[in-house]
Amino acid sequence: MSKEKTDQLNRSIIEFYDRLSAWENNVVRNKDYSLAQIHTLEVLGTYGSLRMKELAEKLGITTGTLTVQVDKLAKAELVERIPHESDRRSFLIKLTETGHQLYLEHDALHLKLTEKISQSLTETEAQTLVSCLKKMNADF
Amino acid sequence: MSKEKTDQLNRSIIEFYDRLSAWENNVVRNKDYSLAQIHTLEVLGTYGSLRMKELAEKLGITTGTLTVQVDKLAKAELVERIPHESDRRSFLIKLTETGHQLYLEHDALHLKLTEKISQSLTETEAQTLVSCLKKMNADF
DNA sequence: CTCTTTATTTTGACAATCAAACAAACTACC
DNA sequence: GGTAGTTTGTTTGATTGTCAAAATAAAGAG
Repeated sequence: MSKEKTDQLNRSIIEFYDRLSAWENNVVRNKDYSLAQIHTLEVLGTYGSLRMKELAEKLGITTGTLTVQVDKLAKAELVERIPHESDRRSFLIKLTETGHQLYLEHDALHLKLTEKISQSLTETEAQTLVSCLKKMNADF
Repeated sequence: MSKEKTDQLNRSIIEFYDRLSAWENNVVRNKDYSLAQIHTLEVLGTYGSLRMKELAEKLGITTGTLTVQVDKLAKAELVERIPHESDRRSFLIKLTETGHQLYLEHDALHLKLTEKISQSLTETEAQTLVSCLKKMNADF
């Protein structure tokens, strides 16, 4: 791909990321749970139960930070620590029923946003977009 | 678009956002400036000089938070407050030469990432992707 | 069995954030 | 003009999020 095209793609990605990021901030403000907490639920909902280390990696934070975050979420009964079956050093962090409910609520907002911003795409464009995103996610 | 396809698109977007977000966190950790600060420079570099309110909106934070952030950036001489020409309540927040330099440095990392994750896209796919992103950015 | 590596927690210090209250400047309407 | 209401940015006080480094505990290697 030409330098110029990559540059254009880069711009568009950054702008898209910025907008999504601002949207997340605003959606979460004045709610009962913070962005960091909702984001944690979001990742758990998306990827399923994860170990501390895996979860921290997906969130881009250290395990130290995550420990206190999970403490809070566990106290609020949104999440529970399940002892790992074969590694006694580890837990699986798992959404509780309530946590999963909250995740679904937040996800519904995402879905509404996705509907809104994809409205002007044609069927084929949307198709290609999904396949591009999947490829990119795989190459991260 | 079918419910199912929108849902698939939603999933892909969320996953893409999560990955990018974790990447940003990791790129910035152990550097001289925090994610919030780099993000501010990034937005200023992308959109040019902005007023406090506009900048806060693009960042998804309140103007109160931004005031202290801009104070720090101004102290580090990455940014300066230019009095607004027609509204004496306002400033334009503008990257200094050093600030712009730092923005370019960070942007280069983004570009490298974009190259990496777009490697397996065909020329046409990339073309469509850019046009999709642009449309979506416009409809946010 | 000892040493090293890995997973998680704890700690102490600092940074980011918000909501609410404020001051200054703008706008619109009489 | 003058005044009432709005907008813009700052300050304040409290809370939350974050990291690096050190501690703990288990797993794995030799």
